[in-house]
Amino acid sequence: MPLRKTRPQLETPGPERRGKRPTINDIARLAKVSKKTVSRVINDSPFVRGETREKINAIIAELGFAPDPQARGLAFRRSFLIGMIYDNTTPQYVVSMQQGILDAMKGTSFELVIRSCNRQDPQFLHDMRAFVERQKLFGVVLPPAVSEDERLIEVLEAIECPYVRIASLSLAQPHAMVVTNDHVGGNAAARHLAELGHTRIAHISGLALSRSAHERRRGFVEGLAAAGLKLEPEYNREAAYTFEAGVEHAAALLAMTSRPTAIFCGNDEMAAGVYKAARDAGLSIPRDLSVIGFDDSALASRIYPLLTTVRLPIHDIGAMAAAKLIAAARERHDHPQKITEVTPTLVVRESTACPPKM
Amino acid sequence: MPLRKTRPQLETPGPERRGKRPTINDIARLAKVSKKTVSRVINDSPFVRGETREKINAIIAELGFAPDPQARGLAFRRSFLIGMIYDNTTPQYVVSMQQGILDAMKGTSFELVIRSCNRQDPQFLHDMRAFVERQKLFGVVLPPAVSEDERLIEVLEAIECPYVRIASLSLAQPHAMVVTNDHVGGNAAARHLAELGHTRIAHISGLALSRSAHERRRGFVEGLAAAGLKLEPEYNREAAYTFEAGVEHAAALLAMTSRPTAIFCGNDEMAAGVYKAARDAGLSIPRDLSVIGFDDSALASRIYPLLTTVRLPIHDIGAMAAAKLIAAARERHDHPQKITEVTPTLVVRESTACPPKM
DNA sequence: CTGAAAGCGCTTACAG
DNA sequence: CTGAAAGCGCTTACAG
Repeated sequence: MPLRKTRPQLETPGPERRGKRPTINDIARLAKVSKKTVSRVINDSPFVRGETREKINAIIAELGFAPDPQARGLAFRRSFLIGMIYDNTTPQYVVSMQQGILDAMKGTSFELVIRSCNRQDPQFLHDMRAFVERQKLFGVVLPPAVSEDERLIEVLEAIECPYVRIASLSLAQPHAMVVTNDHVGGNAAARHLAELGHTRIAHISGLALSRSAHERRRGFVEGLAAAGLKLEPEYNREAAYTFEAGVEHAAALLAMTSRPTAIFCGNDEMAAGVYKAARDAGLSIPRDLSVIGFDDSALASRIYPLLTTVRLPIHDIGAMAAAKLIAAARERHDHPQKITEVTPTLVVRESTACPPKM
Repeated sequence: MPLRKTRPQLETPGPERRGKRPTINDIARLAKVSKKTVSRVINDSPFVRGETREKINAIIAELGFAPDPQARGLAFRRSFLIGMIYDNTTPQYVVSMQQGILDAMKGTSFELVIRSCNRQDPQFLHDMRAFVERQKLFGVVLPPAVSEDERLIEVLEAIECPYVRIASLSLAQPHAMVVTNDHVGGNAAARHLAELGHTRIAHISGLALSRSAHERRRGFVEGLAAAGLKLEPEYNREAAYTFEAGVEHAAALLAMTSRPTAIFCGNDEMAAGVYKAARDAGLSIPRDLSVIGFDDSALASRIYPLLTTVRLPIHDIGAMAAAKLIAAARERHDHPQKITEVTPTLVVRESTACPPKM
């Protein structure tokens, strides 16, 4: 007498027992194949006969089967979660990037799990490591400024977690980078001001410990040089990427005997600060002072006059980063990916004009 | 001769075999208890002797053990992921709420997975169901406007996924709600304008299909009534929560023969639009026109003059919502939670003043 | 208060 | 091209 399995319940009810979601076993039974073969179909293995594959796919579609990501993850020793670790303080930047990542993940079995962080926190590295390791993240997307943290990168390397860094210049292997070429934006800002006829041109950059601040300034200086101009030291200011810093430094610049007729800011927030300082000084934008920002945040189209600024396609950058992570898995490290880069563009609005006649 | 297991590798190396993370088995072996007992300690079961518990906890701490969320989830038939499903278009709202949720989850084993959505999409319900069901979400946080979608709620109920709805009025059982009492903000705005002496007061609300729009207007009308004023039909306008809608409707209002001296807007974006319309009409804020917004977004402190607006503590609301989800699990539905509500406050800045002398 | 067995739903070697 | 066995790291009944 043949040995019978001791699970009579499984034999009676149909594939969808009591409204429960179907499992790989249900599919296998209905397709009269082993669950392993179903697994092969799920994972796009080439070692399945076309006919078999079609039959299985039909049943999968019919039952609306979707493999359990937890079970899959447990067996794979890796989850289907893509992390985004951010310390960027511009809400629109964060939301746009999230959306880009989400759009790139659409139709895949990946999900986006997010974490904000504070690099000053003594727990920072410990927390990030625990997060990534515990969740066995499939990969992480790192926007600036965390993307610049080499300590974090070391941790990720140590636990072998794939990552894509988004930064203003290349910091790593092409497959792990999206380069945003911020210097091109700085360059365009400089040329625009030079073309308008400005010569007394100032720059309020982000703190130079930030790569983006450095790159934006570098491009700006190059652009000025191309027009035969230079950034005078007294016109070159370094500050936090905040509204308040913008107010403060613009106030100082505008109080100079020979004040600048144009200011290029490291971001839009600072530019909004410049607007305030200009009002306080009784100066009109763009008649007395031209201003350029960086980011093209929503703010740029809400303040008056509308801000001329540099736009980076944050949404697309997020999408590209996620796509690289996903592609890396598919290509199995065979095809080392090409470098991915993106170039900012100048958006001319109302805050720039010819310098006032002296 | 006793039967020997055929896994010699496992017998030789110590608990931390080759840098791999320790498992519940390692802890059990070192503590000389069954893995079940370790499991009890992990899950705070009361049925463990204090002494045993301490010994196990010591070993857990020493090895830096953390249970695998995927394995736990698989066995629990439920993940440790909390979802946030949003369709709010204000980046700051989204980011603040995320941060609140993240802060509430700090120190727990939960993670935040996010999804944006479009309620108009025919796939909307299908996608959300697939998302929640497949990930076996521990629970979801629903900010407005998705929080108002009864179809989504039905889906969540059907698949027994806990949720917390954030809305301007109570839409569900207390344990599943954070009520933001938007009407109180509308009321405060009305009183403020009445106190300044305004009588020709207009309102540009969000579309009335949105509960928040309705509640804000309701409170506003009540506040006016308390001051013996009423919202004249021609001063009562309904529009999308956008900058452009603000411009358009304010332009219409300001073109009236008897134009209003004050406008209360459904949100800050619309208020920024009113600023533009006022400039276009050659009117000065607040001298000729007082404006009040709603949200206290970053924009409110960047536009000129600084916007008087109504503030809702979005970060805290997110934290409360997440806390409710987590608490619900702990209390095992025994203690039906009290209602959680939050009240907006008026932030008076520069955009409101006495009406112009006629 | 504690444990041995079975199972969650998948995948990895290892065979054929 | 396909499958039976063992395992991923945990928890749920069920016993004691």
